Amino acid sequence: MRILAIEDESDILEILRSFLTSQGYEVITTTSGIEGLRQFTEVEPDLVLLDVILPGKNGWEVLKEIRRQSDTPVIMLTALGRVDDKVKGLSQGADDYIKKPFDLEEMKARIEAVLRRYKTQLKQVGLSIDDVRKQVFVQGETVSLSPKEYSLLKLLSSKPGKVFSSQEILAHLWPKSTYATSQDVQKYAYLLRKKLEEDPAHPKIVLTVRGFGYRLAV
Amino acid sequence: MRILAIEDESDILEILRSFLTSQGYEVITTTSGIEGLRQFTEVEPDLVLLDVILPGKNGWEVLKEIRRQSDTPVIMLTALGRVDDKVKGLSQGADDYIKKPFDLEEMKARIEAVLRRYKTQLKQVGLSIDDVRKQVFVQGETVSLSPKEYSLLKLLSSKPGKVFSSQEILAHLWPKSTYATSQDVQKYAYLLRKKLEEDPAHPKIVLTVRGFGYRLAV
DNA sequence: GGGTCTTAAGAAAAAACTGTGACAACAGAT
DNA sequence: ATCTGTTGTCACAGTTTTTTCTTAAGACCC
Repeated sequence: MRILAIEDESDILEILRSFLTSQGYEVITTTSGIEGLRQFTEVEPDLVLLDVILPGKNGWEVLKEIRRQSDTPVIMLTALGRVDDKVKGLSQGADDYIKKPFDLEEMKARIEAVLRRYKTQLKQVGLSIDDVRKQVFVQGETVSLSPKEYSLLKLLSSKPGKVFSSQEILAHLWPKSTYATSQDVQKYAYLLRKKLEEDPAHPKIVLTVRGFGYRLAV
Repeated sequence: MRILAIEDESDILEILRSFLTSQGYEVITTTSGIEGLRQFTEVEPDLVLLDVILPGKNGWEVLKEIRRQSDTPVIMLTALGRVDDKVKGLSQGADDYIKKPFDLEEMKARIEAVLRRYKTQLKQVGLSIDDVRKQVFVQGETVSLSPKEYSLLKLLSSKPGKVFSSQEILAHLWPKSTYATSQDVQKYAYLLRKKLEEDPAHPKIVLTVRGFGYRLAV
């Protein structure tokens, strides 16, 4: 497990490095946002620890940029009491946040929790998604999906098990035009199944919840 | 989850609002006791945060009035050190109390604790509802419900024990059309029982309150 | 007994979903 | 620039499920 820590105060960075290394993680550290993004694409970490306050590009911008590329889990490091940070972070796609000064045991627990959440879910149906390469594997076999198919799968897998209503799906897959209907959603569910399922008539991955929407098996 | 906050200092009210909203609660705020009581009956919150010191009607009077109507959980907000307040509050039916100035994390924990206590009631009848997955379990067994059946159960379970009149149920299940009658409510109560109850003839979960409506067992 | 509620069955209508096909728009290759 | 295969959109037939509307017999409580 590789962790990228982006944090401008070098003593904190040192604490992080030594602690995480002792926990058996491979740690890459950097003190600036821009450098952090470069590192991110280069080392493809399994998790990012990201300080909100950074010189150059601040944490939010970095987070946004990371989210454009992948859904690698990100934990924000934020100053005490800034309630807004939590809101902002979670709404922008952070997976968790930790207040400074941090308790290392708590940090350990949160890191493990986030990684666990991220890993286990999809494994169970033999599905894995490489967001950087935009490739999807079912039982190890590569499946090639069209952009819309891919984003549907990505949406469903962002919260495996959660039922997404047609409305939610429409909003994500057709953000601009208002002319797409639930028919289109149905069609893409159908297309996804044709490509992912062993027996599309009895889906095991993309499940229908009649009257509510679709969800991924967990 | 809807929280009603009654507190006369508007900056504190703002902090409460932004924090609770960030935690995913729907927040209604008001600065006077009388207005608070009006809101209480109107919005039927799941929890009330109630300041002791209020203009007009003080917190104790408001609490007493609330208790006359329902057992919705109430957390009192009290000035530091007033030990008496704690005694008084708990004896008058408050569920918890928090000293000002408050630590938001502590508040979060107490709110969750109180709600959890209030919620566990469902567990006692072996019923659990996973709203994210739209799945319902009775004694651990999955039960599949139609949308209308589901929303009826959801409504009843939103306030276990509370009697919902046919009118209320109609308003929730058939928000648009005015053509549904109490017959339809009866039918869905019947359908729910058929799916949830071990012995539908002697319901243990969905109870009839003759002349008033239906309620969930607690 | 009279009013209210439960249980039951069934039919018609509406809604939701599946599975296909047609065609235009688009992108990459020649 | 044209060809070609892919993708997105629209449309539709056929199923299944759900909802609505009916009717009616029997239970229950005051």
